[in-house]
Amino acid sequence: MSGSEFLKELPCCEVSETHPEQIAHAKSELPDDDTLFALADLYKIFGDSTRLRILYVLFDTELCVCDIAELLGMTVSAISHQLRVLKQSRLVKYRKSGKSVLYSLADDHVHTILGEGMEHVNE
Amino acid sequence: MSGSEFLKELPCCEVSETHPEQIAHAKSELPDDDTLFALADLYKIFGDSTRLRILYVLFDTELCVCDIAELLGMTVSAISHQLRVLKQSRLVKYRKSGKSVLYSLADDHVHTILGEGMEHVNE
DNA sequence: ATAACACTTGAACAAATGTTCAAACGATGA
DNA sequence: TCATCGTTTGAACATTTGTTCAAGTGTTAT
Repeated sequence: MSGSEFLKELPCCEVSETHPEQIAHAKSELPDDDTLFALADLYKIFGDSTRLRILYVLFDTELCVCDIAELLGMTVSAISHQLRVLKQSRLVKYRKSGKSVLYSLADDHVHTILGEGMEHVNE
Repeated sequence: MSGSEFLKELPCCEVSETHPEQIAHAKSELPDDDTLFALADLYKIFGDSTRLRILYVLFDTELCVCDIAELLGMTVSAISHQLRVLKQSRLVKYRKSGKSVLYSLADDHVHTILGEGMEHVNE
């Protein structure tokens, strides 16, 4: 509480309840910037309901672009734009079959992440 | 492959590799809209590197607003705005202590979600 | 009461985002 | 070859988003 000398170089607050060691420790928990941005970018992908719906209809089914568009009641173009984003993040994979392009989930990680979030929402 | 009659009312593609049952199944995997939007909103929170950094410095430490601002090299105002978002999503909790407001993570769910994402990024 | 401090808030701005539209592509079949 | 189908792409647009700035709140100390 008292303005002791050893607190005089604290970050900003002149009187702090938190100890300097705690602040140093908090800093040590920070991942490096590259990891941080990669992580934010990954979550950004899931942070859009259209992309989330695409991932769910692909949960255990392989579908072509226009099927997804029809299922979600959106234009083929809008879906294609979003599939591009999902493709770039390696969350979906695709294979060509005749005139169509069939999309599916890239790996089990996607299932896991979707499940985790769902738990938090349903509490 | 052939344009059999039972395929004539397919969503959009005239010839589809995917069977109608698959499409119906895909539809059944779709959560209801409320859940979907709640889930997207949750991920949206994690989809910003500033909020992510705040969550990480709070990983197992209780900190006041200006400490966080100093740690992240940002203005107190910017941090306060983001803490408001995190508060509304029930990802952080706070308690008042003297002139300060001490923030900390709301529950273990946050740790779990952050860990999951980290795994995907580091593969 | 007054001043200083920690924090919050609202408006304004720039930057990023999602959808639409129109045009293009590549593969298939006539 | 030509037309068609399924898909992709780029530019334009409206919307959303994060930060800044300035003003405000409420608590503490003099």
